[in-house]
Amino acid sequence: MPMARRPSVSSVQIAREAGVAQSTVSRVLNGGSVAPETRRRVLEVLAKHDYQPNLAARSLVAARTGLVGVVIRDLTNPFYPVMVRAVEQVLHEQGLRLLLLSDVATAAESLAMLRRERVDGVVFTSAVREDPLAWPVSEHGIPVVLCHRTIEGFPGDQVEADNAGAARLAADHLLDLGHRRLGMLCGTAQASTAEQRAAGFRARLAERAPEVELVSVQGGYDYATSYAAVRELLAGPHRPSALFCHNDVMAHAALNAAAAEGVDVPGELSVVGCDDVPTSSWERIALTTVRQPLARIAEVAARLLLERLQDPQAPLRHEVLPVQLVERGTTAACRQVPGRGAG
Amino acid sequence: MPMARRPSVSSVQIAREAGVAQSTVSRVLNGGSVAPETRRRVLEVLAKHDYQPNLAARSLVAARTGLVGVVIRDLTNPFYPVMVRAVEQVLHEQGLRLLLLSDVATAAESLAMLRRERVDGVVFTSAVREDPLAWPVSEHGIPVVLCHRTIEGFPGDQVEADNAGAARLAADHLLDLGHRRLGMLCGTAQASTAEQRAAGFRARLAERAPEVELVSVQGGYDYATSYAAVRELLAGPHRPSALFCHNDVMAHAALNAAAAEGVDVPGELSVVGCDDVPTSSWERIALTTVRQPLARIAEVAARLLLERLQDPQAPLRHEVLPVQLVERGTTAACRQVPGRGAG
DNA sequence: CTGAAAGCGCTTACAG
DNA sequence: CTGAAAGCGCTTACAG
Repeated sequence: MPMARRPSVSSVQIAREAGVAQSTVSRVLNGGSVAPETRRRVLEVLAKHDYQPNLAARSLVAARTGLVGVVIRDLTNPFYPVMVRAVEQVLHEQGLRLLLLSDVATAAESLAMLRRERVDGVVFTSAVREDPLAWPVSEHGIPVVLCHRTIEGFPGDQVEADNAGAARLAADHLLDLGHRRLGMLCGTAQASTAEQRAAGFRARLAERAPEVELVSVQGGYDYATSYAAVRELLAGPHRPSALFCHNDVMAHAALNAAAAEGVDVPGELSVVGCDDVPTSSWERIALTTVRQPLARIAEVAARLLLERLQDPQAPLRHEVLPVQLVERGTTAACRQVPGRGAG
Repeated sequence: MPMARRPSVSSVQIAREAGVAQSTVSRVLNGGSVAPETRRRVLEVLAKHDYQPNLAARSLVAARTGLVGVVIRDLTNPFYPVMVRAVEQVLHEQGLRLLLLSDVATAAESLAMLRRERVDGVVFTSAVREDPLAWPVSEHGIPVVLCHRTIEGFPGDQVEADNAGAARLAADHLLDLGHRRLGMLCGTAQASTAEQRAAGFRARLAERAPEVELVSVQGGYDYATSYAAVRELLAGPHRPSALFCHNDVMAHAALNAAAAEGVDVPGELSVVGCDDVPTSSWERIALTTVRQPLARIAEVAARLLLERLQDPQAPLRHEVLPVQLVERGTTAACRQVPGRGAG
């Protein structure tokens, strides 16, 4: 038999036991001015009962709830834990709480929940251009920070990595290795990361090697989709000698698809990812990738939100964080004669 | 400039606009008896304002908050998302909300938070025998469900996989392949899963092949610890021909450690895991493992909690779910002559 | 079926 | 420095 529910003590009971008014208890709790002796007595009773204030009551009367919504759509992407931890850490230091919104609920349901909870603000990690949740949330006057993926003209603070720069690094790396038949595995169409990485990659190719062939396939930032797409690509007539993937999850899918098709990496195919999630450094994976400062991006996002709550009228901020190429085992010099035409 | 905060409408405003008492609004919201015409009128005003009740106010007056704590210590283990999703799904269907507790906070801080939030119940996924959080939470009269890891004699409902059975399947598989020098990479000492898997493995060996050598090393359910331990084991004088790992994360670490040491898997070393997380089926990993019904375990846990909230006095339940061996590429017949003595 | 009232546990002016 | 009081937005008996 489980234990019987034990009722919580309220500040009224604390006050009675300490022989003071309830408002005095509230004052010692929230740092109002209280005589040392009174404070001591109240603290004693507080400690005796291990008093914990009822957050619902506090939220009801205060203007704020101390709750911050964090929207993470794809829980299966391994950079998710990295981001959540970083955000959680910052919020936790400030005594704020985190309400996690995943894709279990629809956008409408999530909006309703954020409003019912009266969250003080929301951090989005996976917004798309016409985001069905970010826009309505903002229109309801709830402060929004876009983290990792951004939206031009959005009325909220934003942080992201230098995605175009990341794509340029990837392009340079593959070009330097002599690859001239390239493939690009693209992320979700409306995601800024995918758009910037695609544009950056294309721009760099046009700049350095306008003659290269580039075949783009859609992977939707999703393992299963990417896996199928890459198998098809590798089995088809336009097999590239190198593949730039818009994130690591898709790169992992590509690696596994190559294994399934009997295509040797990096012997017959070079693969570059983007993110550098923990899995990518595994010996069995050893993915060459462009590292984003994932934890840092999330941390900055949390801080931007905190500052926004302090000063709602401050001008909008937009931070862009640097990236860096991490060479590992999935890329190598092109073995075929450089030039046009598929093998 | 972000949008200005838009104040929420309250049920009092709705009542005024609909020309009824506030309690009537409350009744149409919560399904009390209301005349059809009155109801229609109220619903109209509700819809017009897209009214969302203030959950803090509701929690304050109702006996329950609708909040369920979910404790997940190791966010980096990839079965975490699988479990969270399953729990979230069930809670969401019932209109309950999830408060995620990770390891960012200490046990004391987590306890305080659960109490301040007045959660209706808590699901633990990573309890240990003398758990610093599960016991205090239960002693405070908050219903607890132990999910995945269990504690004998704990006053709460429990769900787990057949861990001893899992270990027996692993032992049989390795024994059938002719392995006689075995290694076991163990999980956290106080975790039921590690204890049961260790005991089950040992029992099965004693039963079928009392002559086998078994060397146990501690991996603490942690990638980094396991990686270092396995490298040391493989480089040392007692290298086993097969390794049973208490979970997949440790098995992945073992695979990568083997790669780092130049030990061929499965040629020189067979590896069996336990869990079957998504990563394990990747071609690059192809881990032979014992599958636990991860989502099912979490789902049952959520349901047990819901039933407990319905009937706090019902007798405690303890569910054990079946497991299954999944043979992939990391195990093979032992190439060395079976017998004693290291190579 | 419906309204007036009490009360959940707090914070915040407002007096003294 | 401290107490009495109002009020946050709801639900729940209690009358009619």
